[in-house]
Amino acid sequence: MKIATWNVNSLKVRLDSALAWLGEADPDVVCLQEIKLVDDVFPRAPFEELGYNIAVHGQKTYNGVAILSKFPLEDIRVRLPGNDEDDQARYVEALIASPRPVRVASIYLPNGNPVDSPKYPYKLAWMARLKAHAYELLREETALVLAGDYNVIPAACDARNPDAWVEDALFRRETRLAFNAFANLGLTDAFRACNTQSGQYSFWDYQAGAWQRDLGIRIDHLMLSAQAADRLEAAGIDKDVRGRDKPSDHVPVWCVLAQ
DNA sequence: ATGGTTGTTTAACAA
Repeated sequence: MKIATWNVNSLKVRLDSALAWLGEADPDVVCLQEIKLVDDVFPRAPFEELGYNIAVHGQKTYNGVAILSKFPLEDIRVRLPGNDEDDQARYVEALIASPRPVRVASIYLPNGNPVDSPKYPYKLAWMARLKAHAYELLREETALVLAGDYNVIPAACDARNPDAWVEDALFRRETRLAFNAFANLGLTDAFRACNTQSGQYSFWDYQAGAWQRDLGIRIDHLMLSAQAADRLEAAGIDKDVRGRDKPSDHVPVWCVLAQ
């Protein structure tokens, strides 16, 4: 089973690109972030024609997440527990009802910049809620894939120029410690587990020629429970997508689980 | 380089 995650940065703008990539990559499950549209206008038909079922938690203008799956979607839940006042559409999970079921979440973790604004404590609080929810999900002791745009650079090897990011909300000490605390629940970074080379990124800023200069960072992750990691066969990044016409600033990241 | 670009929406804001 191939599971992918991709921050499309507006599904309206990226619809044709997304359909083209789906046709080539042929994933069984796709977690989308920053769809930037409400549920009612989600372009269901073209994805359904490719054989996908859809779970969506949309929002106007900002955020918005979805899961596409060639297997039936069951037990769909939206919103990350822990703060009923939080209206930002950043979380949807579902049980992928395949012969060997997998619970999958599509996550759009807050960016958190600038760090001296309320956005940074919101990010850290969101990470604490994610850790608490992951702890509950892991108690099921089943295959679990928490995939999405984490807005976290896990280590210096995940940035071309780590010095430029040390005070940034994506890489500062507090962020890395919070991410480590989450991962230390027992989650495996699928890409890290399958690839030893540094210099492999999932995001290049639109600004200042970041793509042309390969000033990338790796911030889109598939985090696997032990039961999922034991089935891990491959993982990769579809880097070439960044060089196409009208690209998202993120590219798809994927893993393959046995069956 | 207190810059640069893209998307939503149409003057900022988010990333």
